[in-house]
Amino acid sequence: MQTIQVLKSAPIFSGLNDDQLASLASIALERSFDVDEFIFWEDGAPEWFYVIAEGRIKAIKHSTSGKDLIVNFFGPGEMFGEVAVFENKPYPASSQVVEKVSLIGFKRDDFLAFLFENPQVALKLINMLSGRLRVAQGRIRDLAGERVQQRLARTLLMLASKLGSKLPFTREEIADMAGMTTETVIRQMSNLKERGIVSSTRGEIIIADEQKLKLLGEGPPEV
Amino acid sequence: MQTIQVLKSAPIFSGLNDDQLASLASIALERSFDVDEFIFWEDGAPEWFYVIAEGRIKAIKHSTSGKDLIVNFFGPGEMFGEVAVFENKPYPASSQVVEKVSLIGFKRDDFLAFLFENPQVALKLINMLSGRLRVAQGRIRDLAGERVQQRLARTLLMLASKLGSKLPFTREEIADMAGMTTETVIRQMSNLKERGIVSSTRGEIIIADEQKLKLLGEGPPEV
DNA sequence: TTGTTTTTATGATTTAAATCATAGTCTTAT
DNA sequence: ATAAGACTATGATTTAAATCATAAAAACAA
Repeated sequence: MQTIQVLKSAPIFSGLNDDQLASLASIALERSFDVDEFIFWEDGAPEWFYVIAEGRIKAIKHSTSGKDLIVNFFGPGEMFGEVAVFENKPYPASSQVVEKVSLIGFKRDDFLAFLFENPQVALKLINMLSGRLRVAQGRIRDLAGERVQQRLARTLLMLASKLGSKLPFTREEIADMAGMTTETVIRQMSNLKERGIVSSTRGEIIIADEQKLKLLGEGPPEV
Repeated sequence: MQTIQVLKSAPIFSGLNDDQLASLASIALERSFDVDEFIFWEDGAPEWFYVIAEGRIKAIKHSTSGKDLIVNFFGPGEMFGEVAVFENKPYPASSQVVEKVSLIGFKRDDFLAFLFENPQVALKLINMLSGRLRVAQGRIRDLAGERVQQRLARTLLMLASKLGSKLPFTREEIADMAGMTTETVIRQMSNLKERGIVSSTRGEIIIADEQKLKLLGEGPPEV
Protein backbone atom coordinates (compact mmCIF):
# COMPACT_ATOMS: atom_id res chain seq x y z
CA MET A 1 0.00 0.00 0.00
CA GLN A 2 1.06 3.59 -0.56
CA THR A 3 2.62 5.28 2.46
CA ILE A 4 0.12 8.12 2.21
CA GLN A 5 -2.80 5.73 2.15
CA VAL A 6 -1.52 4.00 5.26
CA LEU A 7 -0.98 7.27 7.11
CA LYS A 8 -4.43 8.47 6.13
CA SER A 9 -6.02 5.43 7.74
CA ALA A 10 -4.08 5.65 11.01
CA PRO A 11 -6.22 7.19 13.77
CA ILE A 12 -3.42 9.47 14.92
CA PHE A 13 -3.30 11.17 11.53
CA SER A 14 -7.02 11.19 10.82
CA GLY A 15 -8.25 14.51 9.52
CA LEU A 16 -5.00 15.68 7.97
CA ASN A 17 -5.17 17.40 4.60
CA ASP A 18 -3.17 16.32 1.56
CA ASP A 19 -0.39 18.82 2.15
CA GLN A 20 0.11 17.65 5.69
CA LEU A 21 0.08 14.01 4.63
CA ALA A 22 2.63 14.71 1.94
CA SER A 23 4.85 16.46 4.41
CA LEU A 24 4.55 13.50 6.77
CA ALA A 25 5.30 11.03 4.00
CA SER A 26 8.42 12.95 3.15
CA ILE A 27 9.90 12.19 6.55
CA ALA A 28 8.59 8.61 6.68
CA LEU A 29 10.55 5.48 5.96
CA GLU A 30 9.19 2.00 5.30
CA ARG A 31 10.59 -1.00 7.08
CA SER A 32 9.58 -4.67 7.24
CA PHE A 33 10.23 -7.37 9.83
CA ASP A 34 9.57 -11.10 9.94
CA VAL A 35 7.85 -13.12 12.62
CA ASP A 36 9.74 -13.28 15.91
CA GLU A 37 12.18 -10.52 14.89
CA PHE A 38 12.73 -7.74 17.39
CA ILE A 39 12.14 -4.22 16.11
CA PHE A 40 13.83 -2.69 19.14
CA TRP A 41 14.89 -3.80 22.57
CA GLU A 42 13.97 -2.55 26.01
CA ASP A 43 16.55 0.02 27.17
CA GLY A 44 17.71 0.69 23.61
CA ALA A 45 18.26 4.23 22.33
CA PRO A 46 15.02 5.88 21.14
CA GLU A 47 15.54 6.47 17.47
CA TRP A 48 12.34 5.45 15.77
CA PHE A 49 8.68 5.91 16.30
CA TYR A 50 6.45 3.60 14.25
CA VAL A 51 3.00 3.29 12.78
CA ILE A 52 1.94 -0.19 11.66
CA ALA A 53 0.85 -0.58 8.03
CA GLU A 54 0.27 -4.33 8.22
CA GLY A 55 0.85 -7.12 10.72
CA ARG A 56 1.01 -7.26 14.50
CA ILE A 57 3.63 -6.82 17.19
CA LYS A 58 3.79 -7.28 20.93
CA ALA A 59 5.46 -5.05 23.53
CA ILE A 60 7.38 -7.03 26.12
CA LYS A 61 8.90 -5.97 29.42
CA HIS A 62 11.67 -8.26 30.58
CA SER A 63 12.08 -9.06 34.24
CA THR A 64 15.08 -10.00 36.31
CA SER A 65 13.27 -13.16 37.36
CA GLY A 66 13.15 -14.22 33.71
CA LYS A 67 9.37 -14.01 33.66
CA ASP A 68 8.58 -11.65 30.82
CA LEU A 69 5.39 -9.68 30.68
CA ILE A 70 3.51 -8.77 27.52
CA VAL A 71 2.36 -5.23 28.17
CA ASN A 72 0.52 -4.66 24.91
CA PHE A 73 -0.34 -5.79 21.40
CA PHE A 74 -0.46 -3.46 18.42
CA GLY A 75 -1.98 -3.92 14.97
CA PRO A 76 -2.61 -1.97 11.73
CA GLY A 77 -2.99 1.78 12.20
CA GLU A 78 -1.56 1.79 15.69
CA MET A 79 1.60 3.55 16.80
CA PHE A 80 4.29 2.28 19.12
CA GLY A 81 7.68 3.35 20.40
CA GLU A 82 6.28 6.79 21.13
CA VAL A 83 7.01 6.88 24.86
CA ALA A 84 10.75 6.58 24.31
CA VAL A 85 10.84 9.05 21.41
CA PHE A 86 8.82 11.77 23.12
CA GLU A 87 10.69 11.47 26.37
CA ASN A 88 14.04 10.93 24.71
CA LYS A 89 14.78 8.07 27.06
CA PRO A 90 15.45 4.37 26.39
CA TYR A 91 12.57 2.26 25.10
CA PRO A 92 10.52 1.08 28.09
CA ALA A 93 9.76 -2.28 26.45
CA SER A 94 10.96 -4.50 23.62
CA SER A 95 8.82 -4.97 20.53
CA GLN A 96 8.67 -8.32 18.80
CA VAL A 97 6.83 -9.29 15.63
CA VAL A 98 3.81 -11.56 16.00
CA GLU A 99 2.65 -11.42 12.38
CA LYS A 100 4.99 -10.26 9.61
CA VAL A 101 4.83 -6.48 9.76
CA SER A 102 5.33 -3.61 7.43
CA LEU A 103 6.01 -0.40 9.31
CA ILE A 104 6.21 3.28 8.67
CA GLY A 105 8.99 4.75 10.75
CA PHE A 106 9.74 8.32 11.74
CA LYS A 107 13.00 9.65 13.07
CA ARG A 108 12.69 11.41 16.39
CA ASP A 109 13.76 14.90 15.33
CA ASP A 110 11.81 14.89 12.10
CA PHE A 111 8.65 13.91 13.84
CA LEU A 112 9.01 16.42 16.67
CA ALA A 113 9.48 19.17 14.10
CA PHE A 114 6.36 18.02 12.29
CA LEU A 115 4.40 18.07 15.55
CA PHE A 116 5.51 21.59 16.30
CA GLU A 117 4.16 22.72 12.94
CA ASN A 118 0.94 20.75 13.30
CA PRO A 119 -0.67 21.34 16.68
CA GLN A 120 -3.70 19.45 15.47
CA VAL A 121 -1.66 16.26 15.42
CA ALA A 122 -0.11 17.14 18.76
CA LEU A 123 -3.56 17.42 20.31
CA LYS A 124 -4.56 14.12 18.79
CA LEU A 125 -1.43 12.56 20.19
CA ILE A 126 -2.18 13.97 23.63
CA ASN A 127 -5.58 12.41 23.33
CA MET A 128 -4.17 9.01 22.41
CA LEU A 129 -1.50 9.02 25.09
CA SER A 130 -4.19 9.85 27.61
CA GLY A 131 -6.13 6.85 26.38
CA ARG A 132 -3.14 4.60 26.83
CA LEU A 133 -2.57 5.97 30.30
CA ARG A 134 -6.17 5.22 31.17
CA VAL A 135 -5.82 1.64 29.95
CA ALA A 136 -2.52 1.24 31.78
CA GLN A 137 -4.06 2.44 35.04
CA GLY A 138 -6.87 -0.03 34.56
CA ARG A 139 -4.36 -2.82 34.18
CA ILE A 140 -2.52 -1.67 37.29
CA ARG A 141 -5.68 -2.06 39.28
CA ASP A 142 -6.44 -5.41 37.66
CA LEU A 143 -3.06 -6.83 38.50
CA ALA A 144 -3.00 -5.52 42.05
CA GLY A 145 -4.61 -8.07 44.22
CA GLU A 146 -7.40 -9.48 42.13
CA ARG A 147 -7.88 -13.21 41.85
CA VAL A 148 -6.57 -15.05 38.82
CA GLN A 149 -10.05 -15.80 37.52
CA GLN A 150 -10.88 -12.10 37.49
CA ARG A 151 -7.52 -11.17 36.00
CA LEU A 152 -7.91 -13.76 33.26
CA ALA A 153 -11.45 -12.61 32.49
CA ARG A 154 -10.32 -9.00 32.22
CA THR A 155 -7.35 -9.90 30.08
CA LEU A 156 -9.56 -11.80 27.64
CA LEU A 157 -12.08 -8.95 27.55
CA MET A 158 -9.36 -6.39 26.94
CA LEU A 159 -8.06 -8.45 24.02
CA ALA A 160 -11.57 -9.02 22.71
CA SER A 161 -12.22 -5.30 22.67
CA LYS A 162 -9.28 -4.86 20.31
CA LEU A 163 -9.46 -8.05 18.27
CA GLY A 164 -12.99 -9.37 18.42
CA SER A 165 -14.08 -12.67 19.92
CA LYS A 166 -11.51 -14.82 18.13
CA LEU A 167 -8.22 -14.49 19.98
CA PRO A 168 -5.12 -15.92 18.31
CA PHE A 169 -3.14 -16.67 21.46
CA THR A 170 -1.73 -19.67 23.22
CA ARG A 171 -2.27 -20.25 26.95
CA GLU A 172 1.34 -19.31 27.48
CA GLU A 173 0.92 -15.91 25.82
CA ILE A 174 -2.18 -15.22 27.88
CA ALA A 175 -0.23 -16.16 31.00
CA ASP A 176 2.49 -13.66 30.08
CA MET A 177 -0.12 -10.97 29.69
CA ALA A 178 -2.11 -11.67 32.84
CA GLY A 179 0.93 -12.20 35.01
CA MET A 180 0.38 -15.83 35.95
CA THR A 181 1.73 -19.25 35.07
CA THR A 182 0.80 -21.26 32.00
CA GLU A 183 -0.58 -24.10 34.12
CA THR A 184 -2.88 -21.76 35.97
CA VAL A 185 -4.20 -20.32 32.71
CA ILE A 186 -4.79 -23.84 31.37
CA ARG A 187 -6.73 -24.82 34.47
CA GLN A 188 -8.81 -21.65 34.44
CA MET A 189 -9.48 -22.02 30.72
CA SER A 190 -10.60 -25.62 31.22
CA ASN A 191 -13.03 -24.34 33.77
CA LEU A 192 -14.31 -21.60 31.47
CA LYS A 193 -14.76 -24.17 28.69
CA GLU A 194 -16.78 -26.48 30.94
CA ARG A 195 -19.06 -23.59 31.75
CA GLY A 196 -19.49 -22.76 28.08
CA ILE A 197 -17.97 -19.30 28.43
CA VAL A 198 -15.18 -19.89 25.93
CA SER A 199 -14.26 -22.53 23.40
CA SER A 200 -10.86 -23.10 21.89
CA THR A 201 -8.67 -24.89 19.46
CA ARG A 202 -4.91 -25.06 19.61
CA GLY A 203 -3.53 -21.52 19.66
CA GLU A 204 -6.94 -19.89 19.46
CA ILE A 205 -9.51 -18.86 22.02
CA ILE A 206 -13.08 -18.03 21.11
CA ILE A 207 -15.20 -16.07 23.52
CA ALA A 208 -18.61 -17.69 23.45
CA ASP A 209 -20.39 -15.78 26.20
CA GLU A 210 -19.03 -12.28 26.69
CA GLN A 211 -21.74 -11.41 29.19
CA LYS A 212 -20.76 -14.16 31.59
CA LEU A 213 -17.11 -13.30 31.16
CA LYS A 214 -17.89 -9.71 32.13
CA LEU A 215 -19.60 -10.89 35.27
CA LEU A 216 -16.51 -12.85 36.20
CA GLY A 217 -14.31 -9.86 35.47
CA GLU A 218 -16.33 -7.33 37.39
CA GLY A 219 -18.17 -9.07 40.13
CA PRO A 220 -16.90 -10.96 43.13
CA PRO A 221 -15.48 -14.45 42.53
CA GLU A 222 -18.76 -16.21 43.26
CA VAL A 223 -21.73 -15.24 41.09
CA MET B 1 1.21 32.91 46.03
CA GLN B 2 0.38 34.63 42.77
CA THR B 3 -1.19 32.39 40.16
CA ILE B 4 1.44 33.41 37.66
CA GLN B 5 4.23 32.53 40.06
CA VAL B 6 2.74 29.08 40.62
CA LEU B 7 2.31 28.45 36.93
CA LYS B 8 5.84 29.58 36.24
CA SER B 9 7.21 27.01 38.65
CA ALA B 10 5.16 24.09 37.30
CA PRO B 11 7.29 21.86 35.04
CA ILE B 12 4.60 21.65 32.40
CA PHE B 13 4.70 25.43 31.89
CA SER B 14 8.41 25.91 32.24
CA GLY B 15 9.88 28.12 29.59
CA LEU B 16 6.76 30.13 28.86
CA ASN B 17 7.16 33.86 28.33
CA ASP B 18 5.21 36.50 30.24
CA ASP B 19 2.56 36.90 27.58
CA GLN B 20 1.88 33.21 27.52
CA LEU B 21 1.73 33.03 31.31
CA ALA B 22 -0.68 35.95 31.41
CA SER B 23 -2.89 34.27 28.85
CA LEU B 24 -2.83 31.10 30.92
CA ALA B 25 -3.62 32.95 34.12
CA SER B 26 -6.60 34.56 32.44
CA ILE B 27 -8.24 31.15 32.01
CA ALA B 28 -7.15 29.82 35.41
CA LEU B 29 -9.25 29.58 38.53
CA GLU B 30 -8.07 29.03 42.08
CA ARG B 31 -9.71 26.45 44.31
CA SER B 32 -8.90 25.05 47.73
CA PHE B 33 -9.79 21.79 49.43
CA ASP B 34 -9.34 20.43 52.94
CA VAL B 35 -7.81 17.16 54.06
CA ASP B 36 -9.83 14.10 53.05
CA GLU B 37 -12.06 16.07 50.70
CA PHE B 38 -12.56 14.63 47.23
CA ILE B 39 -11.74 16.93 44.34
CA PHE B 40 -13.45 14.66 41.84
CA TRP B 41 -14.69 11.10 41.73
CA GLU B 42 -13.84 8.21 39.48
CA ASP B 43 -16.31 8.06 36.58
CA GLY B 44 -17.31 11.71 37.06
CA ALA B 45 -17.62 14.09 34.12
CA PRO B 46 -14.26 15.58 33.06
CA GLU B 47 -14.60 19.28 33.66
CA TRP B 48 -11.40 20.38 35.31
CA PHE B 49 -7.75 19.84 34.84
CA TYR B 50 -5.57 20.93 37.78
CA VAL B 51 -2.10 22.05 38.68
CA ILE B 52 -1.19 21.93 42.37
CA ALA B 53 0.01 25.17 43.98
CA GLU B 54 0.38 23.74 47.47
CA GLY B 55 -0.45 20.51 49.27
CA ARG B 56 -0.75 16.93 48.17
CA ILE B 57 -3.44 14.66 46.77
CA LYS B 58 -3.75 10.98 45.99
CA ALA B 59 -5.38 9.31 42.99
CA ILE B 60 -7.49 6.32 43.94
CA LYS B 61 -9.05 3.64 41.82
CA HIS B 62 -11.98 1.92 43.50
CA SER B 63 -12.54 -1.77 43.06
CA THR B 64 -15.66 -3.90 43.19
CA SER B 65 -14.05 -6.00 45.91
CA GLY B 66 -13.85 -2.89 48.09
CA LYS B 67 -10.07 -2.97 48.06
CA ASP B 68 -9.08 0.43 46.76
CA LEU B 69 -5.77 1.06 45.05
CA ILE B 70 -3.76 4.25 45.28
CA VAL B 71 -2.45 4.72 41.76
CA ASN B 72 -0.47 7.90 42.35
CA PHE B 73 0.44 10.81 44.59
CA PHE B 74 0.80 14.35 43.36
CA GLY B 75 2.39 17.39 44.97
CA PRO B 76 3.24 21.04 44.21
CA GLY B 77 3.82 21.80 40.54
CA GLU B 78 2.27 18.57 39.34
CA MET B 79 -0.84 18.25 37.19
CA PHE B 80 -3.68 15.79 37.52
CA GLY B 81 -7.04 15.07 35.96
CA GLU B 82 -5.47 15.44 32.55
CA VAL B 83 -6.34 11.97 31.21
CA ALA B 84 -10.06 12.60 31.54
CA VAL B 85 -9.91 16.11 30.16
CA PHE B 86 -7.81 15.31 27.10
CA GLU B 87 -9.80 12.22 26.27
CA ASN B 88 -13.12 13.79 27.17
CA LYS B 89 -14.10 10.68 29.10
CA PRO B 90 -14.96 10.16 32.78
CA TYR B 91 -12.15 10.55 35.31
CA PRO B 92 -10.28 7.24 35.52
CA ALA B 93 -9.63 7.67 39.26
CA SER B 94 -10.84 9.69 42.23
CA SER B 95 -8.63 12.34 43.76
CA GLN B 96 -8.59 12.91 47.48
CA VAL B 97 -6.70 15.51 49.50
CA VAL B 98 -3.83 14.26 51.66
CA GLU B 99 -2.53 17.67 52.75
CA LYS B 100 -4.71 20.77 52.43
CA VAL B 101 -4.36 21.86 48.83
CA SER B 102 -4.62 24.99 46.85
CA LEU B 103 -5.17 24.29 43.18
CA ILE B 104 -5.15 26.08 39.89
CA GLY B 105 -7.90 24.73 37.71
CA PHE B 106 -8.49 24.99 33.99
CA LYS B 107 -11.73 24.32 32.19
CA ARG B 108 -11.40 21.73 29.45
CA ASP B 109 -12.27 23.91 26.45
CA ASP B 110 -10.21 26.87 27.59
CA PHE B 111 -7.15 24.74 28.08
CA LEU B 112 -7.48 22.89 24.78
CA ALA B 113 -7.71 26.24 23.00
CA PHE B 114 -4.57 27.41 24.79
CA LEU B 115 -2.75 24.24 23.77
CA PHE B 116 -3.70 24.73 20.15
CA GLU B 117 -2.18 28.20 20.24
CA ASN B 118 0.94 27.06 22.10
CA PRO B 119 2.43 23.97 20.50
CA GLN B 120 5.41 24.34 22.81
CA VAL B 121 3.19 23.46 25.76
CA ALA B 122 1.57 20.67 23.76
CA LEU B 123 4.97 19.11 23.15
CA LYS B 124 5.85 19.43 26.80
CA LEU B 125 2.59 17.77 27.70
CA ILE B 126 3.29 14.93 25.27
CA ASN B 127 6.60 14.54 26.98
CA MET B 128 5.05 14.39 30.43
CA LEU B 129 2.29 12.01 29.45
CA SER B 130 4.93 9.75 27.96
CA GLY B 131 6.74 9.83 31.27
CA ARG B 132 3.61 8.87 33.13
CA LEU B 133 2.99 6.04 30.70
CA ARG B 134 6.50 4.78 31.26
CA VAL B 135 6.01 4.79 35.01
CA ALA B 136 2.63 3.11 34.66
CA GLN B 137 4.12 0.33 32.54
CA GLY B 138 6.81 -0.15 35.12
CA ARG B 139 4.19 -0.55 37.79
CA ILE B 140 2.29 -3.03 35.63
CA ARG B 141 5.36 -5.19 35.47
CA ASP B 142 6.02 -4.77 39.18
CA LEU B 143 2.55 -5.84 40.15
CA ALA B 144 2.43 -8.79 37.79
CA GLY B 145 3.85 -11.73 39.58
CA GLU B 146 6.68 -10.29 41.63
CA ARG B 147 7.00 -11.24 45.27
CA VAL B 148 5.72 -8.87 47.94
CA GLN B 149 9.22 -8.02 49.17
CA GLN B 150 10.19 -6.85 45.68
CA ARG B 151 6.93 -5.01 45.18
CA LEU B 152 7.29 -3.25 48.51
CA ALA B 153 10.89 -2.30 47.78
CA ARG B 154 9.93 -0.86 44.40
CA THR B 155 6.99 1.01 45.85
CA LEU B 156 9.19 2.62 48.49
CA LEU B 157 11.82 3.50 45.90
CA MET B 158 9.23 5.01 43.59
CA LEU B 159 7.96 7.17 46.43
CA ALA B 160 11.47 8.09 47.50
CA SER B 161 12.29 9.28 43.99
CA LYS B 162 9.44 11.78 44.27
CA LEU B 163 9.55 12.71 47.93
CA GLY B 164 13.01 12.01 49.25
CA SER B 165 13.90 9.50 51.92
CA LYS B 166 11.27 10.61 54.44
CA LEU B 167 7.96 9.10 53.43
CA PRO B 168 4.84 10.36 55.22
CA PHE B 169 2.76 7.22 54.88
CA THR B 170 1.17 4.64 57.12
CA ARG B 171 1.58 0.90 56.46
CA GLU B 172 -2.00 0.84 55.30
CA GLU B 173 -1.41 3.48 52.63
CA ILE B 174 1.65 1.64 51.42
CA ALA B 175 -0.41 -1.55 51.24
CA ASP B 176 -3.02 0.23 49.11
CA MET B 177 -0.28 1.35 46.76
CA ALA B 178 1.57 -1.94 46.47
CA GLY B 179 -1.55 -4.04 46.21
CA MET B 180 -1.17 -6.11 49.33
CA THR B 181 -2.62 -6.32 52.83
CA THR B 182 -1.70 -4.08 55.72
CA GLU B 183 -0.48 -7.04 57.79
CA THR B 184 1.86 -8.14 55.07
CA VAL B 185 3.33 -4.65 54.78
CA ILE B 186 3.81 -4.50 58.55
CA ARG B 187 5.62 -7.84 58.56
CA GLN B 188 7.82 -6.90 55.65
CA MET B 189 8.58 -3.53 57.19
CA SER B 190 9.54 -5.17 60.49
CA ASN B 191 11.94 -7.31 58.53
CA LEU B 192 13.40 -4.29 56.71
CA LYS B 193 13.81 -2.49 60.04
CA GLU B 194 15.67 -5.45 61.59
CA ARG B 195 18.04 -5.39 58.66
CA GLY B 196 18.62 -1.66 59.05
CA ILE B 197 17.24 -0.82 55.62
CA VAL B 198 14.51 1.47 56.90
CA SER B 199 13.53 3.08 60.18
CA SER B 200 10.18 4.47 61.11
CA THR B 201 7.95 6.28 63.49
CA ARG B 202 4.18 6.24 63.47
CA GLY B 203 2.96 7.39 60.06
CA GLU B 204 6.43 7.94 58.70
CA ILE B 205 8.98 5.74 56.98
CA ILE B 206 12.60 6.70 56.60
CA ILE B 207 14.73 4.95 54.03
CA ALA B 208 18.09 4.37 55.69
CA ASP B 209 19.86 2.29 53.06
CA GLU B 210 18.64 2.98 49.55
CA GLN B 211 21.32 0.77 48.01
CA LYS B 212 20.15 -2.34 49.83
CA LEU B 213 16.56 -1.51 49.03
CA LYS B 214 17.45 -1.31 45.36
CA LEU B 215 19.03 -4.74 45.53
CA LEU B 216 15.82 -6.13 46.98
CA GLY B 217 13.78 -4.41 44.31
CA GLU B 218 15.86 -5.50 41.39
CA GLY B 219 17.53 -8.74 42.19
CA PRO B 220 16.07 -12.15 42.93
CA PRO B 221 14.58 -12.63 46.43
CA GLU B 222 17.77 -14.09 47.87
CA VAL B 223 20.87 -11.90 47.73
C1' DT C 1 -7.73 11.50 83.14
C1' DT C 2 -10.01 8.28 81.01
C1' DG C 3 -11.91 6.37 77.06
C1' DT C 4 -11.80 5.87 72.01
C1' DT C 5 -9.61 5.38 67.69
C1' DT C 6 -5.70 4.65 64.82
C1' DT C 7 -1.46 2.55 63.95
C1' DT C 8 1.81 -1.01 64.66
C1' DA C 9 2.79 -5.64 65.94
C1' DT C 10 2.71 -10.86 65.95
C1' DG C 11 0.79 -15.49 66.19
C1' DA C 12 -2.22 -19.25 64.08
C1' DT C 13 -4.68 -21.01 60.25
C1' DT C 14 -6.27 -21.23 55.68
C1' DT C 15 -6.03 -20.88 50.87
C1' DA C 16 -4.98 -19.67 46.16
C1' DA C 17 -1.71 -20.22 43.07
C1' DA C 18 3.07 -21.65 42.04
C1' DT C 19 5.86 -25.41 41.39
C1' DC C 20 7.02 -30.07 40.21
C1' DA C 21 5.89 -34.02 37.55
C1' DT C 22 3.93 -36.76 33.84
C1' DA C 23 1.46 -37.52 29.73
C1' DG C 24 -1.55 -37.04 25.80
C1' DT C 25 -2.50 -34.50 21.45
C1' DC C 26 -1.69 -31.79 17.58
C1' DT C 27 1.64 -29.67 14.09
C1' DT C 28 5.54 -29.54 11.47
C1' DA C 29 9.83 -31.03 9.57
C1' DT C 30 12.79 -34.42 7.42
C1' DA D 1 5.93 -42.08 8.12
C1' DT D 2 8.04 -41.14 11.90
C1' DA D 3 10.35 -38.19 14.89
C1' DA D 4 10.62 -33.81 17.21
C1' DG D 5 8.70 -29.99 19.16
C1' DA D 6 4.88 -27.13 20.75
C1' DC D 7 0.63 -26.95 23.05
C1' DT D 8 -2.83 -28.60 26.25
C1' DA D 9 -4.10 -31.23 30.21
C1' DT D 10 -4.22 -32.89 35.11
C1' DG D 11 -2.50 -34.66 39.45
C1' DA D 12 0.42 -33.99 43.75
C1' DT D 13 2.91 -31.02 46.68
C1' DT D 14 4.63 -26.84 48.40
C1' DT D 15 4.55 -22.15 49.59
C1' DA D 16 3.70 -17.26 49.90
C1' DA D 17 0.52 -14.36 51.31
C1' DA D 18 -4.29 -13.64 52.82
C1' DT D 19 -7.22 -14.11 56.50
C1' DC D 20 -8.54 -14.41 61.25
C1' DA D 21 -7.45 -13.18 65.88
C1' DT D 22 -5.53 -10.64 69.67
C1' DA D 23 -3.06 -6.98 71.80
C1' DA D 24 0.11 -3.16 72.85
C1' DA D 25 1.39 1.54 72.02
C1' DA D 26 0.56 6.06 70.32
C1' DA D 27 -2.59 9.89 69.20
C1' DC D 28 -6.68 12.17 70.03
C1' DA D 29 -11.03 13.61 72.14
C1' DA D 30 -14.20 14.60 75.84
